[in-house]
Amino acid sequence: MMFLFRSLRLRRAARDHFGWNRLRPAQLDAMRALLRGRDAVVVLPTGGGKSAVYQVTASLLKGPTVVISPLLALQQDQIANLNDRGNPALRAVRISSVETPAKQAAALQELRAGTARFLFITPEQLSSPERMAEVKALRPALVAVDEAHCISSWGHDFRPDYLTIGHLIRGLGRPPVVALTATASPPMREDIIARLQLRKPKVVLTGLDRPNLFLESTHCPSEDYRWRRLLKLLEEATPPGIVYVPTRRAAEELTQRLNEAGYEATAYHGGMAAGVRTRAHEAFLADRVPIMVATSAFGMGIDKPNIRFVVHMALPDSPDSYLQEIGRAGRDGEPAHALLLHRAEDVALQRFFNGGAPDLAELRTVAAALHSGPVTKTALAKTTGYNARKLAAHLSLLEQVGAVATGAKGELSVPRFAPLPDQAARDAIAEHGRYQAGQRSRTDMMRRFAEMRGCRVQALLGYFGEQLNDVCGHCDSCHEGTSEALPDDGLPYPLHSTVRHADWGKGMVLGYEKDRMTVLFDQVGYKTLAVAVVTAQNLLVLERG
DNA sequence: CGAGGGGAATGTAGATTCCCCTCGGTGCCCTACT
Repeated sequence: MMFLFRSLRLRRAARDHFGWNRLRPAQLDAMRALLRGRDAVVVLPTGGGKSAVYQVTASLLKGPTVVISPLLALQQDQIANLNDRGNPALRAVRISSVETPAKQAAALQELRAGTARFLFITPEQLSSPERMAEVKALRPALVAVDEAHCISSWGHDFRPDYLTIGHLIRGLGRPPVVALTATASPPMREDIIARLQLRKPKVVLTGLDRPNLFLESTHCPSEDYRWRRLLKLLEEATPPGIVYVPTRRAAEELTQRLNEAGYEATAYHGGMAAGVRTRAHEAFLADRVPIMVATSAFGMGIDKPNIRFVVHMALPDSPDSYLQEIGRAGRDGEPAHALLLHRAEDVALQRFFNGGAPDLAELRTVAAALHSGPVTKTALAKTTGYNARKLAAHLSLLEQVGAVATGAKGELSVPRFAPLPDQAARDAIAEHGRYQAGQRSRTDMMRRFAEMRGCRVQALLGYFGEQLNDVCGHCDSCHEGTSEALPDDGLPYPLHSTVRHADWGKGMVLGYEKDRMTVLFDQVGYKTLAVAVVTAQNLLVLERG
């Protein structure tokens, strides 16, 4: 009864406030869970109505909704989108470094008075205790964490405040939380749930297979071959399209080279002036840029229906990034081409980006400094002399090994049975090693995907823990006839079952393709194994639960 | 890890080869200066 009533209210709100006559079952499932006070994890492709999940729900709640979102430009779009509806009940405001203190105060006042319903904010803003207190006093009714994969992909080094969002939400009084993202492999979902400290969240997923995307991967023996293969695609394909390159310099150089060859191309990367970047982005959306040559900076929040091709001029760091990037093509459902041009040399750059190990002595210093009693991050930064980013990264590792705990107000203390500083530092290094092994294994999976001759969609879905028994029919392998459907005679180990390997420890069976299986191990990351070898030598032991 | 630039070595004139060094993605934020 309540089930129907909630669905009805949600449908009515979607129609009356937003003009949407239909909600997808996945959207409704997540919204109903949130209305009941449950947490939710929503994995939907961009353009698949992720924002609707928190927006429609928020319109039915008493208090304001806090939207934690990583990019100011993205926030701008979402705010404009809400405010352009001209509905005062949906008004959105923002607090960021862009707003003056007066504007920030005005935004808070509007939220208090109830004339604004949405507050857009970054994790960095919330990590200031004063800001936190102000937002808490608003008594938010819902927290939406947009682009939640940033927790996994950015938190560990680049934007460490992402790792503390769980604590921040606890500090806000712990209203229901919805995490939204376009892609999330099983370990990424687990990381999101653990980091946000979600409680038995409702997990909503939609299928990842996109039949209108043609997947192709070609090994390039030389840079010149890669260039000629790109030209061949550009002769055949219809713009607009995106060409992903690994470095800023490559973006500039390839753009120039294409222009000289008579193609209208524009560069986009994080090192460009903000104004130039915005104009390039807008021009692309308005169909005024046929070919966008970009680093990974280009993409998040791009919702353009008619992108006809996505080319990778180097191996991406992981299938996660790859799927996210090719997923920008063909949103309108019309055919689109995803071409991956890879060389063995590409892996070197990813190794570098994966970074080095943290400093043992520094970790020990931080661990020891914590023993002087409960401290704040600011105080710790002063006593250790480390900058906020380094400190946050160290603290996150130390927290994972139980050497530090974060209180409700963000104060740091040493738990009762914590390891001593020296041991804590060693444990933290080991923890970081496991993290890096996991990252490396993702790059290994990407390389295997690039080089394989079997059905690519089978392999890609296997990585994400989905099983496709039949061949996809829309990749190069399928067209060349080298794909094979899986036999129907049952799997030696059930999908998603827990197994144990003598050297690699515990792992989860993610999927099968042709004669191989993919397993994700806690300690060493992803591995693909020959099924025949595994069964003949009994390499994996099935565990319960 | 590997590409690419700069400079030295080679061995006798301008070019080739080699070695060493540096750089390489994603973006909040704040502060000091125009």
